[in-house]
Amino acid sequence: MKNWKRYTVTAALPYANGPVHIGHLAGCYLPSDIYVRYLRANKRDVLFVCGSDEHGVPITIKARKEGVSPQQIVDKYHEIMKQSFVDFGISFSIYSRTSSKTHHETASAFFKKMYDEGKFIEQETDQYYDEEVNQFLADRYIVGTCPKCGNENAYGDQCEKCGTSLSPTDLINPHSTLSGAKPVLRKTKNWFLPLDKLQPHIKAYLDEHKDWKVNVYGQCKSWLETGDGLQPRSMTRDLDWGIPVPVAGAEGKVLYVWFDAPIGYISNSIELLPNDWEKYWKDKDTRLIHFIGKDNIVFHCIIFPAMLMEHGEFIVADNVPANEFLNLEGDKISTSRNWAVWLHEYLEAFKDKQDELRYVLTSIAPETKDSEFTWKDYQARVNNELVAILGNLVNRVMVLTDKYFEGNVPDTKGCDDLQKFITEQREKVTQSIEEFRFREALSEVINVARHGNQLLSEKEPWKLIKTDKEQTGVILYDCLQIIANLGILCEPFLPFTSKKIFDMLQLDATAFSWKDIGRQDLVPAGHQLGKAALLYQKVEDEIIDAQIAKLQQTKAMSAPTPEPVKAEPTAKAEITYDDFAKLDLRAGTIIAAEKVEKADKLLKLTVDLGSETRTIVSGIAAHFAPEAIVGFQVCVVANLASRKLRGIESKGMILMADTADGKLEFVSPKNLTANGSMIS
RNA sequence: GGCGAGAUAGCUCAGCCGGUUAGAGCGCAGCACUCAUAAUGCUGAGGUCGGGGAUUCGAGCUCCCCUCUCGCUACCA
Repeated sequence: MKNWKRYTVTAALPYANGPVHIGHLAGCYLPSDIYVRYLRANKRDVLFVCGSDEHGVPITIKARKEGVSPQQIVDKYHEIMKQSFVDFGISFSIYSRTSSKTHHETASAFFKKMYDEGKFIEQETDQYYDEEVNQFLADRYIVGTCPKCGNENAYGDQCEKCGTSLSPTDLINPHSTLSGAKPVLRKTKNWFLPLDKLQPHIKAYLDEHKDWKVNVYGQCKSWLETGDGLQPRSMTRDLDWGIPVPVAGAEGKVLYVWFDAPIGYISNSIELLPNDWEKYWKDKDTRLIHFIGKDNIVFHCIIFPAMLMEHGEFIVADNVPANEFLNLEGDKISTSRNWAVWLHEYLEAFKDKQDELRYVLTSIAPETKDSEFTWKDYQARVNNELVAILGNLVNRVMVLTDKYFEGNVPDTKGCDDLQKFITEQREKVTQSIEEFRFREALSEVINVARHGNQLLSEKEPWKLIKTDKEQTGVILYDCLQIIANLGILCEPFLPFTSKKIFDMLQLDATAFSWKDIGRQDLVPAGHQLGKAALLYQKVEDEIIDAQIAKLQQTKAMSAPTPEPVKAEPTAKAEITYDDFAKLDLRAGTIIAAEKVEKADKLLKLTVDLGSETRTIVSGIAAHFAPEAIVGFQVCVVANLASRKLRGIESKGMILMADTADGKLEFVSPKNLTANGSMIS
């Protein structure tokens, strides 16, 4: 194993369009914080960087919706997020933001250097454009009806109701959110990172890191091996919120948010250490580690490394321990649906109970697969593990020592068996943390407390005191050493608990490091202890019920959203009679239907139009079984330009009507008419 | 459709290179104890390892087929 001189640890930059929730904490910030605290306990040189990610389209949309500027949005959430991290003891060396001056300069210079060295390809592409406000539209600025679930407010890239990924062309009745106009395609110039050409480098890079977590390595391989492999990716966007592209002729364009955001790790390092940052980013003996959620894998394992390699001056990540997702009470966590436990709200209901949440989230962290947070489970883990095992051990030892020895550490020595045991536990925890298995590490910490309880049950000092005070002292001495050792051992996971333990023992926490774990003289003989105080309180049913009720209320409020009330389909622009007259609408009967191979949503229909039969491919497979629609008479747009779909030529279109419940229905003549009859 | 990950006890999850009786915690049952926040300790019951087939002396693990869940990605009125 390489002997690293220092560590640069990054935690994914949270997007500044909402507060931080338990999913963020479990997926990224707790693991990184545990790791960093562990490194610091080992006296390693470590820089822990994070900050708000404040550019990109969703923020501009949110700003528009709330009638404020994007800057106001990010200012608001930056403060909330920053405070949550402070409150939960996430020990960043710096938490800054991508709207900072330093970041603008850094990202701009980064791009400029690559541009000057010809690392980008200039390319014209067709983008959607809003002719009324004279602006290109990102996918998110285009709204229409989701073809899958009928949600009339689906975005051009995704329907948030049913989660389907979309492209703007998928939407029924697409319109610009800026003006309501129908978007048109227009040419625009952007700069692309030729990932296709860089693929060999990326592949070589990944090949050196087959030890990465299976979910991470597998995902990367999938990007390289799917289809034609990596594709060029645009690093600029037509948008007015972000970092201007520092190139002549690029007015009105900004850096792609995924280009600028990871550079934020570097910018924030510069902000903290203006004169000393380079060794954390350019020295081969620095170990760079990115903690992220699984949605960020491609950016941190492929695109950002590609950027760094092409730029040429920087080291790339040695590991990217991405977690999967945390679900909440049976559902995906969602900021927009308000299905989340927000950190700032948690602290209102559970004042000073940061470690309780840190404990539970670490215990159930989605390290290898998606996992689930439920309030009942939270209660059980806090009460049965934290309170009963750890809190109770500390309390009973303190009380016994106070009772039998007036709160003085008995004058004796510890036993070798105990030293051996704790040292072994330290090694287990160490190894688990080094391998990013924090769940396992934490459970070994608890096992130390468990061992203390076993010791007490076995030796029964409350009986022994009646006959042998000296031996009683030995037992309590050992238990006190266990507690002190736990103080160091639990610090990465439960920093607030650790502090309480050291306060109670009247010891200076900073005097100890990781290698002291195992020592039998952490609390010296004769030392006066502080007052016993409970580390944790039991969580009562009422508190939990209130939290569950709160979530149920959220669900009840968001459930009737398929309200077709205000679901007035947005009116399209007015057309003249001549426009209408251009349509050749005819009645036709479906005489055959079959599923199109290798396409989930397509049906190949054969339609009898009287004078001829047509093949029409229609994306309705999700709504109808092929055999069920044969014989239906439908309304056909007969003069629509033909188009190839999945290799089948489609000549015409079937008119469909959205129903109130989000399904589709054929528009049919009420009474059967001759196939081929005009409809007008 | 392609790709990736997953499915193991009632619940949450381990299970390294295929090797004897598949593990842990919680929950449940019983016993012990009373210093402790009715906390702790000990013991026990609970599993066709998603389904089917193959390779092997031997498969939770390898190979093939299938089902379901999550994610990425493609096609789509």
